[in-house]
Amino acid sequence: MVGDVDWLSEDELRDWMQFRRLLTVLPARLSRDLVPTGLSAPDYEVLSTLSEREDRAWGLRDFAEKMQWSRSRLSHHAARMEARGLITRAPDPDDARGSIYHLTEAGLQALVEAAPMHVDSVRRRLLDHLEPGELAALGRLSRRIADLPD
Amino acid sequence: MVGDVDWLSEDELRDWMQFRRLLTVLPARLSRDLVPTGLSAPDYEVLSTLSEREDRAWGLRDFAEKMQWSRSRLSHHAARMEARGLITRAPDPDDARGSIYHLTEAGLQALVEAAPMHVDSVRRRLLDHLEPGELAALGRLSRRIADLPD
DNA sequence: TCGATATCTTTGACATGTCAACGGTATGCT
DNA sequence: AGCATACCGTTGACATGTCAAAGATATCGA
Repeated sequence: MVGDVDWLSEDELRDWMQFRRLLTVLPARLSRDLVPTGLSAPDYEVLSTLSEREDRAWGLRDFAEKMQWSRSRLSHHAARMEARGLITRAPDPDDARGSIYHLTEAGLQALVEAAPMHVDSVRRRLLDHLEPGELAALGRLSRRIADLPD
Repeated sequence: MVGDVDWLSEDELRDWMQFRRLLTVLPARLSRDLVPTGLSAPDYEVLSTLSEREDRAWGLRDFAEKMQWSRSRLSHHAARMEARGLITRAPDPDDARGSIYHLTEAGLQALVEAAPMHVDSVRRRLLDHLEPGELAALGRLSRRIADLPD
């Protein structure tokens, strides 16, 4: 009916559909592989981003921007993670409106335990099945598309 | 800290990070482009899949499998869409446990109106920025990865 | 200094998605 | 026929994500 749009060529449609499937299936698999660690994919992202700072602390605004999350989303998720003891939030001494996010020992611990499994998952689900040059091409292509104006 | 995992080479890490960004950014953009039509991305998927059947009807089980959604997810989403008049659900005459999903006129109408905008969005956000061969390569690669066992 | 305005994080209401369990119905075996 | 079992779609509880608005604080200009 409308599925066989003639605004895309048959080839375009096929390739796009396949890519669209990857877009949904791959993240779902990576997320599922993480379940046994007790961390969700968003949890892992938060912990791993926080851990990149030497002091393991970050203000919400920059933190959200770095993660490309909305501040609201990060605040909500952080509230849940704080309740689980993975991170803490403290008032910013330099700006009373601000909030400093901090990785706890437990959070770091959880991340360290989950990381090898996650890396293995990325390999098994993706990297192992790409030719050397394919990954590089995929990286370049991804950057080009992702860097387009919003 | 843990970000600079040495389980991935520097190149692998960079390319994977770029691809991972595409994985989140592209669907978000396509979804946002759809907002003015009054349909969400999942709405669009449901309508477009339903429309592929000549009779525009489908039992939940096959429907969910075709969409690669869980039956629960589809049932929940369908309930919301039914409330908006986009689809209907009726008991299956051949199997009293079953349920037949049907596209309404309003649903078809909404899809027909949204489709050109969506196709344009896919072009602007992705297709227009790929070399001819790149799309084909991306399609093949996607299929290979997505077809891996779950 | 003081009022308008901007910025910060959080919150509430809601849409979306997952998981486990449910009631109802079909199926297969004796 | 009758019972155990499998399957159907739905539901409830909850995690996740979005949007708009809130309350608190900073900043800028008169």
